[in-house]
Amino acid sequence: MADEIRDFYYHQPFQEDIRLGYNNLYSQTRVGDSNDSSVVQNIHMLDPSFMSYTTTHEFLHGSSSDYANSLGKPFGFSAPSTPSDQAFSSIINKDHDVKPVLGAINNNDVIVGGGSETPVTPNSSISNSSSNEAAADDQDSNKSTNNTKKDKEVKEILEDGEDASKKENKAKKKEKTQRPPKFAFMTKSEVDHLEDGYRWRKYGQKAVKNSPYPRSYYRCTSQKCPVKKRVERSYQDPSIVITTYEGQHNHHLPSTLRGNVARMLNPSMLSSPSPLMAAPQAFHQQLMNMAQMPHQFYGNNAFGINPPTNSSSNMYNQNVITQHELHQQLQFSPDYGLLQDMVPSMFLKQEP
DNA sequence: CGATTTTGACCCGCGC
DNA sequence: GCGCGGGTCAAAATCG
Repeated sequence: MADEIRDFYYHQPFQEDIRLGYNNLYSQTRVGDSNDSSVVQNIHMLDPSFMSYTTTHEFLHGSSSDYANSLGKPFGFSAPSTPSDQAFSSIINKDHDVKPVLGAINNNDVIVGGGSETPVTPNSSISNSSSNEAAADDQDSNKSTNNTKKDKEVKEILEDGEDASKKENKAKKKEKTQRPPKFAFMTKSEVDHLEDGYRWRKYGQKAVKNSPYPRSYYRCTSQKCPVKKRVERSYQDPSIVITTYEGQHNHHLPSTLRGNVARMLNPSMLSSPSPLMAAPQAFHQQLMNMAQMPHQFYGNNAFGINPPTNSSSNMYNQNVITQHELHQQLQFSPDYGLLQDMVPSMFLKQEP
């Protein structure tokens, strides 16, 4: 039940860990039954104003079926108390660029597994890509807006030695300054391509410079959906998968998949599957939506989160909103139904 | 047999 | 102009 999840967040006894001076929020989700913390999902909100976070999936028993067959239960919510480890993440700023950022992550990340947790440093494959992505976007937007036929037309004309169309093409590119939002995050997982509730078709794979691991390119299989994603494994920490989403889905989760994924991951919530638990990456998608409609979601600061002035402040109460208010705030969201399901209300703007 | 993946070719922008 | 790297295309191969 989505409400149960929200309530769970509100009432966590970790409120006092959200301290002034730390924008970093940190949530842990045990995706396993309460006695068997076989899988833990950690979500680090490295900086809410920049919409960045890192997820890690940890498999004690080392199989994705553990994840698939387990229950979803959030069991903690806190901020790192001592930034003792440095981790890399990517962020989307207000211009929708992906930029590398260094964030502090608590050593307590290592909840289970006990493996050697190597510090993750900025990944050149991502940080390098920020400059290239702009170019790729231009190229890409040109291609994606034209269909394949038109693409071929352009090709043929070019082969005929015409450069007028070339110029026209370039002009079009310049017009298209609007870039689709990107959202990159890191996931600790043995599985490269994580289930996120959507269906993807792989359309390319490239070797990544300085990395033994290739980068895969996926496109959402839903018709006319422009969303793409790249998946690559960090060469610095091969246990980490870096996923970059680009664009927004113009459709809901495939109904069959949505049900199946929810059932698979969370049998206890069969009656009201929660995409937040079932498909963590769909949750990221919703955050992207929020990035595109800041006025709907943000207060004075991102997520409407006001740092407590002292340890007794209750940021959760400050941000608790009623179902009615939630509806009012989100009814114009294109993905209202999903969003209502999966965004903990602490992320939502407080009603004045 | 349709859907998906694989993979080499190709395109494009950028830096030198 | 050229080479490099990232991203995409599309035919062939593979899968279910």
